[in-house]
Amino acid sequence: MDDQSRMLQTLAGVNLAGHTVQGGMALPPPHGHEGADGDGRKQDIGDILHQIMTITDQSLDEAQAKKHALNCHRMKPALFSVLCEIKEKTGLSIRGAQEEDPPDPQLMRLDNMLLAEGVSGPEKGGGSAAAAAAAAASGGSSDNSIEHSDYRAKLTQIRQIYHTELEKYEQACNEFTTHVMNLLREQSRTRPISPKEIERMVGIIHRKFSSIQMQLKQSTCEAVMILRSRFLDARRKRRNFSKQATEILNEYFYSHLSNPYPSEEAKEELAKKCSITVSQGSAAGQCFPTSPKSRPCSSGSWKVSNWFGNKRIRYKKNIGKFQEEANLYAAKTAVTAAHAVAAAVQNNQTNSPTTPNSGSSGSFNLPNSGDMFMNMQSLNGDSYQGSQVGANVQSQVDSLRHVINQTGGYSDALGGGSLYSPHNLNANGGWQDATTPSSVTSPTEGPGSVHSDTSN
DNA sequence: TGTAATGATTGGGG
DNA sequence: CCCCAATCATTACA
Repeated sequence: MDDQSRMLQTLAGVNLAGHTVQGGMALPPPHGHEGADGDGRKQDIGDILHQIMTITDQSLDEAQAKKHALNCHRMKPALFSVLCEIKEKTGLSIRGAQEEDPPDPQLMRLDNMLLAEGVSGPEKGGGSAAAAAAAAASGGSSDNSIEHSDYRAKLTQIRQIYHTELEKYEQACNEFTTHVMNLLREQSRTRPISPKEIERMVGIIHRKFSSIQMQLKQSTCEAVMILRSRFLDARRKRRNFSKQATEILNEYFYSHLSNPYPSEEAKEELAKKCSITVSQGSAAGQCFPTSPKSRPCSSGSWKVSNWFGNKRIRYKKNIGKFQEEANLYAAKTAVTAAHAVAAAVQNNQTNSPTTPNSGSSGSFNLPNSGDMFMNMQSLNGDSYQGSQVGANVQSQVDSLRHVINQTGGYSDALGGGSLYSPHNLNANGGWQDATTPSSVTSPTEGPGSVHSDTSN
């Protein structure tokens, strides 16, 4: 290849620079002569030109013969030098030489992705990163390894196909380049070809082939994505959350019953607490590519959203059914809250006389007293009309005690449906806005919104 | 094996 | 974009 191009360069270079062609047979330029001889030469040139123009219409053998004849024609060197002159004047040989194509961003994307998926990277990786991440997703369940190896096998297959195809393309590209260079070399006998032209031609060929390669890469990427989505689809098989996770979620739900809409941060935190990530416990940080709605990546917060969505709707639909659960979690929260209150009281007594009434302020981790009251209302049917905003520590302690007492014998109180009309739900069936933005959960409330005291 | 529970998806609405 | 409501699909359990 190198030798070839060098050879071509010298060939073309000599042709261009010196007008010295094929054994120094350069003829004087045609325009230098006139008279009787002139007409004959004109005739000659016209003849040659005609032959050149029609050469492509002929059969290969015929053309070869013609070519040979042309090459041996006495006018050929003269024509050649004329062509050289023309070329020099028009600057054709330089044109386009400086075309430097910048790296295609799309190609880079594809390359990166193939690398990330382990298709184009080092052999050993083999997509294990992606597969392992996805595998870790299902928390090491038994069927996991099967899926995992299946995924790996398929990925290896894709990888192999990709590499053989790539090799094929490269080989074809090289072959074609050589072929074109041979052609050019051949042509350089009849017309001046500069090294830059050859370079340019090679560049064009490479660009063409790399665009084909890009298609290959693209389809490989697609294949990987399909495989991946199927793989994830398979592990999207529903798995119930762990008991602990459900507990945490329930605690949050029932303690925020007046406004059970956790903020994005709260969801994230809940997901973290519950070890819920995509695919339940994965650290993969992947999105579901097949998910119709683009879910947030990198955590299972959207699973938390699902859970809350389901919970809200099911709670609303059948509050009675959930009452037991509500009581249970109310009591649970109450206990933890009581601890907090106790601590708060102590804190209050010993530290500062200021009233800690802002729910989420300072060290008073009183989880959503407002919600607690709501719960209590639904517990026993009577209503605590006391100001939720101004609830002081003592009243909370009382209320909590009340709740705890109630939870002992909830079952009788839970019969009638109307009795349990949700105080938190408005006439339209929706959750009414929190009446006390400061005490009731607001989406933007502080870090205390997710109970740090929930058992986990 | 039937059924309830439950996580996920979908389509529509604001 | 988030939520609701309905529904699907899978899992848990009697």
